[in-house]
Amino acid sequence: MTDPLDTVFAALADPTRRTILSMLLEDDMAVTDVAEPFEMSLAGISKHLTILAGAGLITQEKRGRVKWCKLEPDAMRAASIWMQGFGQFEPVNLDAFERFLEAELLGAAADTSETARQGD
Amino acid sequence: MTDPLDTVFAALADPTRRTILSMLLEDDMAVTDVAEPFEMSLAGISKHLTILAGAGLITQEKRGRVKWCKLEPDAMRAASIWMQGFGQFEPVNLDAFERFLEAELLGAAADTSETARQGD
DNA sequence: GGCATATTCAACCATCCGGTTGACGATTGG
DNA sequence: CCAATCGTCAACCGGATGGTTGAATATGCC
Repeated sequence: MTDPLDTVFAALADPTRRTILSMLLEDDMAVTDVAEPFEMSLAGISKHLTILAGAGLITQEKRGRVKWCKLEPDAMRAASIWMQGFGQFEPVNLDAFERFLEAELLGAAADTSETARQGD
Repeated sequence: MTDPLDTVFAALADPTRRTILSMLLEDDMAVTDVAEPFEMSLAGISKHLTILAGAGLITQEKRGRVKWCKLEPDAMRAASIWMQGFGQFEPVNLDAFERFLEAELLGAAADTSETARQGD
């Protein structure tokens, strides 16, 4: 279990934890707020956050009685790089994502009424 | 619970399985040959291979009494793409990222020739 | 001080996971 | 045909995981 890849991949293997990471993409959050959308006890979420922190995927900073959770994408980058070693499949890249965003922004400027789908 | 990302990340979380994948980068291998460098029973390796196959990371084809294991790097693709979404967090979060995934997965079959790649 | 809020700790539980061993089915080949 | 090889199955084991509850610890507020 010494290899950081072990803990990172193990942390990512749980859907609750992946959802938490997605939530933290938008903003830093307090533990209670992270737990709110889940049908799970606060202690359960707290454990998940500990695991994410142990993998380095988030950091937690206590200010007052509130502990703020912050995404740390660098930890994931190491794992991502490892996976790309297997990549005969590289075509998908940050490059591509950037181009996609640019294209989307251009499209959105022409059509601002259609983009408001936020399901899932 | 049956999210493919679950099984892929879980499969990658074990160092033995990651080593096996690395071995299969070079060539397809029989189960016995995969097991040879490990200090582990053949049955143990067989279980790991079953897990890798369950995640779609390898396929196994039986020819005669020998079962050949073949790397399937495409299975890692979705996970890699998922992770790369965290590489850069921005106001354009999951919503755009999800659309990117859809577009990318749709386009992937038709477009494997145009994209540049570096490294390796 | 005293109470509410935020978070973790501790104990406990069911289940999964990684590993072993031994028996077994299938295939090859002398 | 018989024996060796390839691989999985089945049962078992210890330990990790994901979850719960209830008590405990900080901190903030009136």
